[in-house]
Amino acid sequence: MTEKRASSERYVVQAVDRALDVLEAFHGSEESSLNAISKRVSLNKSRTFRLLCTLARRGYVERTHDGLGYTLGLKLLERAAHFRRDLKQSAHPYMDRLRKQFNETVNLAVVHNGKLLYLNILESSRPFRMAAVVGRQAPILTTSLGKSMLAHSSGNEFRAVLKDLSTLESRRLKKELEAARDRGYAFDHEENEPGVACVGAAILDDSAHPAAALSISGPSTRMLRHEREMGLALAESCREISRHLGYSGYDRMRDGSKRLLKLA
Amino acid sequence: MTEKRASSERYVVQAVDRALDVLEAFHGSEESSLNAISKRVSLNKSRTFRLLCTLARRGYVERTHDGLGYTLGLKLLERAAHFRRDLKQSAHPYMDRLRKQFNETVNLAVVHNGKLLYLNILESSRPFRMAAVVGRQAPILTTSLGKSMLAHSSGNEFRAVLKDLSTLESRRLKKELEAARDRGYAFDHEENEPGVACVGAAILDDSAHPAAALSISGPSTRMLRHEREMGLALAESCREISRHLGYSGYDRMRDGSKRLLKLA
DNA sequence: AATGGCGTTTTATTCTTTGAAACACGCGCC
DNA sequence: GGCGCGTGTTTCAAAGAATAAAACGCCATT
Repeated sequence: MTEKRASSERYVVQAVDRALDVLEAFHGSEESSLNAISKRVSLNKSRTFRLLCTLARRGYVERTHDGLGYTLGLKLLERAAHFRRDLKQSAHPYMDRLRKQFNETVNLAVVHNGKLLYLNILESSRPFRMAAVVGRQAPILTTSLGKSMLAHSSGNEFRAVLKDLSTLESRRLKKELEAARDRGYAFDHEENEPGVACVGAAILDDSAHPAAALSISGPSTRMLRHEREMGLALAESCREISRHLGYSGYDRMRDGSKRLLKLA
Repeated sequence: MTEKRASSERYVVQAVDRALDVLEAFHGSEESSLNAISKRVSLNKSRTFRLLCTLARRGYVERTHDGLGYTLGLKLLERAAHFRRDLKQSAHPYMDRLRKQFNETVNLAVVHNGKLLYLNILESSRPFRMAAVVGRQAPILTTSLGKSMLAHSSGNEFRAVLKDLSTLESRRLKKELEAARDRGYAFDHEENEPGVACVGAAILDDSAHPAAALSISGPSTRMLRHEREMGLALAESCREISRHLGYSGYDRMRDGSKRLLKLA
């Protein structure tokens, strides 16, 4: 097993890799004993013990008060708060305004590993509403978030997502995305969740690459009435967030940059 | 140096400890180059490189698309979501109801390392409102969250917090906490933030230990009018959350358990 | 063409990491 | 009381993983 695979495998330091195993051996928020963890990660007891000590000293795991168990530590929260902090901060006021304006759930997401990842969610105050969870993943193709970003993606990224679709489907999707791009926002009509509709728009970076997306989601019955209004508000918010993030604007997008989606 | 605790320095595995250094070398959400990180953690370039590779393969850091930088990875989010998950989930519906009822910001927090740690926050939809951040820390003594928990703490924990207060202050605080305990909720009248008032109640575990706390926070002008109403709603919610978490109830608290706060 | 910046790769040496077994402690059971 | 089994902790010599330094390739800038 000592072959030289992708350049990365040869450079992993084992102790760290095992430590991450340990860190990931915690599910939910239950506490586990040393032996349990040791068994779960298939490591020697003393080895596990040392790794746990190391992680515990840094706050990534914690010992329970009685000292007979370990749980995840708060250091993780602290670190996670830094993930895309600028984006979350910049987007927050706009998300807030959107939620207030329509009183529906507002979502911020990025694409990661070919999946959509929810970064922040401001929930509607209505009893019947969308209630997703930060950190959750969702498919790109069936969400307004994903589609709005895809509509601004490069040809390569676009094709990568499309390659496992039938000709018919991909043709339909191309048309939909073209329309979304021209319009400035995308839809999801109960494709992801029955009864739930979404409107989404992309936040673009300097080179017109989609960096993130904003969406409003809620029960179809309420959403359909305001789709256009929401779409315009979303697109406008995204433009401002983009500017707020230091991106020079959407000018480059119109001058035919090669980064632009080629639907040909 | 010569501590015998399990957390002793003798059991940390160095490679892991350095890896954590690397992980913590990321501030905000900016991307850093290998050299920059290497310098920041005072480690050899190749060592840093390997640690980064290891972390990157697991998703704890990510390479930027152009390959010239590293950022924090989403795995952190994923892991952090597990931290106190049961508590967050159990509390959410109650928090949601409270926010809807009063339309003020509702907070969930725990005590950690002698500090208050915000676990979840549902914001008011009003333009003028409290807007804290998950993961943020705050002092115990000046928040309704902290005080509500302290009011139910054991004598030891209580004294630990009080020990650096003047006699006069600690006497006043004792009285305040006694009142809070009898009442079931605590106040913060602009002690932490000027213009901001809070009402908080504690979630108790099986042995009447405070496990977490809920609070409502907002501009004094609005808050003062509804303090009592809010306090009662909070206390009731906390009782139910406690039950929902599988805690048998508050009975043991009244039978004079030694865990009870002794103000004598 | 030369320079300096970057990330990557190689190597021999070293010192960390490691497994196994023993230790200490508490608990329930005969 | 002694036994067995359950924890978490400690030790120590052996093994091999982690390491520093220097070389490499690559791309800008000059």
